[in-house]
Amino acid sequence: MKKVTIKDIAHIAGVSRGTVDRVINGRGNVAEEVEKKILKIANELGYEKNLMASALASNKVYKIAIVTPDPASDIFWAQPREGMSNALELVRHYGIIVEYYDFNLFRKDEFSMQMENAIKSRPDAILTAPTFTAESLEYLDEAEKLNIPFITINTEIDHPGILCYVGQNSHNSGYLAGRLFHLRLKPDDEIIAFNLGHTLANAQHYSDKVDGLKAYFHEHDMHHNHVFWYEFDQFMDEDRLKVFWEEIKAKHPRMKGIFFTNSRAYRIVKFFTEEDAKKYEIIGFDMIAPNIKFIKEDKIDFIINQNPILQGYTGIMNFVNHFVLKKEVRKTQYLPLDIVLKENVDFYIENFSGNTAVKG
Amino acid sequence: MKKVTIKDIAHIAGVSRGTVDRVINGRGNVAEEVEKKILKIANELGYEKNLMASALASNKVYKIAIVTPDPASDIFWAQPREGMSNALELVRHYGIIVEYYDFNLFRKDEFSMQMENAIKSRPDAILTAPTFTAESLEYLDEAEKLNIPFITINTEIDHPGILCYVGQNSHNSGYLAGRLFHLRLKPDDEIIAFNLGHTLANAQHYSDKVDGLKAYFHEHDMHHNHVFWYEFDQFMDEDRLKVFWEEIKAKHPRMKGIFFTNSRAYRIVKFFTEEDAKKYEIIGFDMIAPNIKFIKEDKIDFIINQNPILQGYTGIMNFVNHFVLKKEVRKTQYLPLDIVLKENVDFYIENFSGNTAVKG
DNA sequence: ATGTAAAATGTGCGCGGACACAATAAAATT
DNA sequence: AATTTTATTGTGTCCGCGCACATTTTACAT
Repeated sequence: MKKVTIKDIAHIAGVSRGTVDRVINGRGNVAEEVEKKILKIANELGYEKNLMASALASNKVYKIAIVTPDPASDIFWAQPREGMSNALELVRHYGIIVEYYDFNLFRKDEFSMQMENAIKSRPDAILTAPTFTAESLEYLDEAEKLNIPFITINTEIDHPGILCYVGQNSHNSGYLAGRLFHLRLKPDDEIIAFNLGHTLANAQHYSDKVDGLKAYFHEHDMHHNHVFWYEFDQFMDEDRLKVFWEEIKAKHPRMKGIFFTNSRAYRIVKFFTEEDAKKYEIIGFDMIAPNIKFIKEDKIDFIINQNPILQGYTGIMNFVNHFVLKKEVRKTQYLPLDIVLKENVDFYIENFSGNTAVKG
Repeated sequence: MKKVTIKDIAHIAGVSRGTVDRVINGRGNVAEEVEKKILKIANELGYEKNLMASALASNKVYKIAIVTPDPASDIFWAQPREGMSNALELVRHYGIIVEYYDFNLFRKDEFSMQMENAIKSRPDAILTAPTFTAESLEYLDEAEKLNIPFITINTEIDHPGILCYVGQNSHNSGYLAGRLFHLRLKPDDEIIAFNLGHTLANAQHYSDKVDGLKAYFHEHDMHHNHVFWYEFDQFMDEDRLKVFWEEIKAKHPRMKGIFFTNSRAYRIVKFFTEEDAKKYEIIGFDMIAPNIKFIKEDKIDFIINQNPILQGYTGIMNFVNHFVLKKEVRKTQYLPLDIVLKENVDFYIENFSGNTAVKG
């Protein structure tokens, strides 16, 4: 049961370590029949390369360039970062290093700049949240030529240069929201979907969610529950946002359910009166601090958790699996749609996922 | 930015590698002032031991003895096992091996036997599901003398020899069930809690869940929603179980919510008529195949997922963190209470957690 | 001062593999 | 057949650390 080494194989095959090494690592320059013999022996003995020794000897470092929004520009992005750190602590001994290229979530130019920097650094892979679809596709083209694969999280786009995507299925998360509303709504109750987002950013993502919501209503014959969709990109401006909210409220007296397509539920919920809080069913995304606060105060009813920490964690682990462990990696990896409410919110805060649960 | 090695430190401190080695690994026999100097230098340089080289040189293997129920005796236990395998693939190169000591979930004697075998094998730690509380405590005493820590999953018990617990908080999972019922019940609807379990096994676990449920009702003034609790240990006998179910059904015409304290909801749900399925709100635990089937057929409404795969995964990772990475490990690690319903069940099946999401 | 035990420090080798280079065998050229 | 060229195989060293053992220094007793 002792582990098999290259030396063992060399000995049995009657060749030197070097030759076995050439075969194992496909370096060529080995006579065909010898190669076959060695492969056969290695196979029979169940040879497995000792990754420790390999990493040590080769001194190779794998570099991941991480191009994600600066948490300072949008707090949500602190969580994927956390997941990445957790993963790294576990696997950095395999010789993995990362370089962060942060960009302001609302600045396309910064994204482009950082993406260029990232590519310029010639990493083994780029881990990114391709918030700006069109630009991302361009850089994907460029990186593909240089043979740099992309690992994408949070926003799903399609391109052959993408090694894998880790995140939620937007349509289904909206569909799930539909179900949650269904639990609580009466016929004729109206639903308002709010998209508090910058027009710059990828809208597909958000409209998919609303489509999913509508799909649920449609499939369940909830024709009397009308769904209205409003976009508002001045959400940073509190006064305007408040005016906007009051207008909607006045305009929709039958409004009952409110669906926020992203993490910014709290920006409107903060305007709620006591009556508002009682009256409306609120569903939003992401467990960022202000949302957590409101869910504990019963002002937000459900949060669909995108599991951002796991997104980051899994992103890194995908890299390790692909590059270090040479395992196949699933191209599309939809994370669970976690339903968070007041009664289980603490456990989603306390424990994240993957090895974070293990953190000291 | 080059990594610091023992040699670098030795050079700067003007001593040999051996001395530095002694200090770093606390092997003693070093003059006090020299030790201080070396520590200071190591600290300033940010020395970090190269785990690859260390593992390679020491040739040390860490052995974990895993004492969990045989999946053949209860299918639930296939999932923690899966999580363990996933974790192992990732970290086995650190020199970690496992030995499995399976026992039949319903046989205390097998548990004892396997626990003895496990201890006899002198592992570095034992990873176990301490289903039989009293016995577990005995073996914990024994193992503590031998300095073998326990990593526990799924069932929470208390003992100083326990390194950590990974699993759910039973009381809170019942409390959450209360909330889910609350979403759907009307005043005067009755709740029946079923405990289909062997009297052998640890009942505390289950009664905590029912207590949690009641606590929720109590705190929300749902005094008219009575909760009845029935135990039945002959659940393997279909005929008897059916009779039992019919009796309850006849006895409780106002029964509306049904709470199964463990994974065996499917055993009763299979008896449901179409009317039953429509009438009752069913909440159970664990995403095992038959339950998944029923949730897809709308016969089970909610499953609270214990995240067994993550339990296994985290169990192993705790070991790695403690023994290999020397990181502190949290003693109690409550996993999230995942709410699973028809609309998100697929994502809990497809992706498990941790690195399983990464599997090819 | 001398010998000896104890404390402190230094050195060499190996873990399993990567890689550069040396060495040999086979094929091609003149 | 002698000489190159090319294909194939073998060898030495290092990666960073752990550990056994050798060596040196210091403390202590006689």
